[in-house]
Amino acid sequence: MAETADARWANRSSLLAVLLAGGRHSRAGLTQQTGLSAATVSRVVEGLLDEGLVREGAVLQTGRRGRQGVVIEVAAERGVAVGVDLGGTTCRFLATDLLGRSPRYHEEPTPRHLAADHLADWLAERVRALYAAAGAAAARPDAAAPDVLRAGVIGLPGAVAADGLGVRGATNLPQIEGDLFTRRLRRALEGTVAFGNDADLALEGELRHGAARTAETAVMFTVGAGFGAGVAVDRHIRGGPTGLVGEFGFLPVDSDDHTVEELVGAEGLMRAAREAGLDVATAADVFTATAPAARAVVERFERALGIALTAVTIAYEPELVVLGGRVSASIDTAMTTRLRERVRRRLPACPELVHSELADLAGALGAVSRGLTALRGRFDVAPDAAAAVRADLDLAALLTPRSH
Amino acid sequence: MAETADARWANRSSLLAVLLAGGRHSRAGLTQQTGLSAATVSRVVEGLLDEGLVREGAVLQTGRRGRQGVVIEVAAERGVAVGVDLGGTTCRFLATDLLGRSPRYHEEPTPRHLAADHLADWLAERVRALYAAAGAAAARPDAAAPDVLRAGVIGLPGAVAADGLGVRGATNLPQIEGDLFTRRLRRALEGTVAFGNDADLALEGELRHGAARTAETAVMFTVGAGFGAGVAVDRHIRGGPTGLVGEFGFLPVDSDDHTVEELVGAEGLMRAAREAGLDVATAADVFTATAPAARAVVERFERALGIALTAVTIAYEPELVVLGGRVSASIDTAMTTRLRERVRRRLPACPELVHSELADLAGALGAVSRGLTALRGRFDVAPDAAAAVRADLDLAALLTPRSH
DNA sequence: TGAAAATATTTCAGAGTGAGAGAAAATTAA
DNA sequence: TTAATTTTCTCTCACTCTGAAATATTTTCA
Repeated sequence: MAETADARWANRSSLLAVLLAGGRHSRAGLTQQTGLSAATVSRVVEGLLDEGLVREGAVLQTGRRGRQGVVIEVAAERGVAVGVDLGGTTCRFLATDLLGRSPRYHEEPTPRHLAADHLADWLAERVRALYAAAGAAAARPDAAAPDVLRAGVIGLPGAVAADGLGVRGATNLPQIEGDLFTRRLRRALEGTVAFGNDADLALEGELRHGAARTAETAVMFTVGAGFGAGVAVDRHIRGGPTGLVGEFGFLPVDSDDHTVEELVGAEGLMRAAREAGLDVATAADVFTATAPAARAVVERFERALGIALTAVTIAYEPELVVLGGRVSASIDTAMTTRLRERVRRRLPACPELVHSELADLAGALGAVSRGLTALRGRFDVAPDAAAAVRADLDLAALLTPRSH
Repeated sequence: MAETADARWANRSSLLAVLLAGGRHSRAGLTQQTGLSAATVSRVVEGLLDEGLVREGAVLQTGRRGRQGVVIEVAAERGVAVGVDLGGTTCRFLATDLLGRSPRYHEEPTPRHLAADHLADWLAERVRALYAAAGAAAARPDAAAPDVLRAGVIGLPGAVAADGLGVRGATNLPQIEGDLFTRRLRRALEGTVAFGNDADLALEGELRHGAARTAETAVMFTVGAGFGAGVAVDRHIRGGPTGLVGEFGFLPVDSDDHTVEELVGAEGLMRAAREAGLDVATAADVFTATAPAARAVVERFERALGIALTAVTIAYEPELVVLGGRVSASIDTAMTTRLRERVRRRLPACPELVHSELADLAGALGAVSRGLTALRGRFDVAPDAAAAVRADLDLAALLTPRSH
């Protein structure tokens, strides 16, 4: 199988991975970064210049004596990635170029009354607008418009099967069940289109740019209306054949067959509070209420969360469990300490418990990250070389000027 | 990084992987198997002949017209793997050559009264004897004795940390806790020495040669005195940093914080039976007893096992859960059917439930398989090429003449 | 006995790498 | 101002390795 041409491909791939990671390097710098010889770097860069994937930029001012290196920079406008977090109430869009720069963020209420086909069209229209905007911004007057690769990744509030199309368990947005919505969207958009579970993509975001950026194995609990979990093993998100992996909300916690979801999700929590005769408007109120009945509800919440934490510790022994979702704000340090004690009473080890760093942006960030991964693949970067690119977004540029 | 010499290495590696998989191939056959050109195969084989790793065997009688190919066969005597399943009561040894042939099986009672150092010496002595026997059997009178690579893999009734030395939770054989036993054994034996959890290695055996041979993701429940589980994701056994992964015995199943182990393991089962006033001698008797009290104990057993099954389905969504261990014989088809119904009531998917095919040999088989993997690595076969070798033992030769 | 067919080896052009020489460009110093 | 020095980049060359094709060898079939 191994021809000598494979060597060239491997070298191009590792060089491109370094370039896509975002630093400013001259050819000499690339020689150091890749471990290739100067001659090879020169030749491979020449090839990339011919492809138009890369261009010579400014001269690198080092201040040292000797000839100055010329910066080799990726033609970032050759790729656009759009990440979408399609929630039950809000839909978030994030677009970046191939280098994860020039972020454009946009959010609006999800038109949840629309049927599958119209919802897909609504979404496709907005993604297309972002593709166009990114293209216009990146257009360089001096060159004829080159091919632009596009990747869109859409996070959905439901389980996505291993085929990437079948959706199941989308109780918050039932019209996207099945593959009608996903297929229509895939047809409506050019370029790569992929779907993922929203909790999985939120974890992807935290894994690349947030609380889990240094973890090898991590779990993210999303405590919102319901309870979901994303699972990353060796920095790869796992979903399973039908997307069931991580749905610890289904786990029974007592002899009456109550599940984690019934005791931990906001809906279950509110119902329990009402049944206990409490007068609360939001899930957060249950945690701040002082009535003994409220304490009992919270105690059951804590117990169920402890069982979920025990289960994931046994299942994956992650370094880290990230807490995200609306309700997670009500989980204070005292409770995380108690939760960890609960686990340690049963098990010889317990993961760290931390809050999400990216909050409601985690999903869109994870989606766009995954889109960038797809783009790298389209540009023939080997997956293992691409995996070395840990942070692929210019996060600072994004988080400051967030246009609501 | 990629020099042109890497191509040669990759080709040698994939060719060796085909040869180690065990078929009888001429150079022409290898050309087909590897996709390499005839010239390359000839050259690489020449190199392997020089190394003494391979030799020309008989002429391949095809019956077709044309020149006959010469069989290229691995010099199987260049490597010996010994797998050990060190149980609380019985210690099983299995030795094979580099091709997984000429199996030698041996078992004797574990001298469980010996302290760590003496137990290590006792074990080392037996492994050395098997190394020697394999060497003697393979010695070819026509050649000077070449270097023989040795690999020993020892399965232990406890969790093995990611460093491969620290042992924890070995309640059945407490003297092997810590790293005294493992370090001494490693010093005492030449060649590679590795340790693994016995449940993990049993799964490794089933994964390569038994019930899980076609599964990508599988779990094995070992129901013996206690309850343990091995986990294989994408055909790789996962243990976690401290070896905790899969210890679903720790999972709580009811509001009284009873654990799966307490309700499912033989010890817990017997205690529950005695507390219920039942007169039973073995765990199997509990299942055959007709008294209502016995039925209740079995009912709780089934419920706890159902929760463990639910948990692993959520955690990994495996195709298959293999049942092994002494008590698993008491789990009949009616019960597995009920267990799967239980899970399906809660979850949208449920793995197959099957009994171990290798029974009490699974652990030793898994250990020797892992030893063979280590040997392949020592002979510079790339891990991904080696992974293509699914069945690496001559199982038929082994299972028939099992010398007790 | 000769033709056909299959296996293995040899030859040769092509593709790719790295070391090192050489050209170009910048700083430093006389 | 000019030469020396240093750094970047390119070019040349020797080397490795591959695959295609030609060749030699061995076997079956007519």
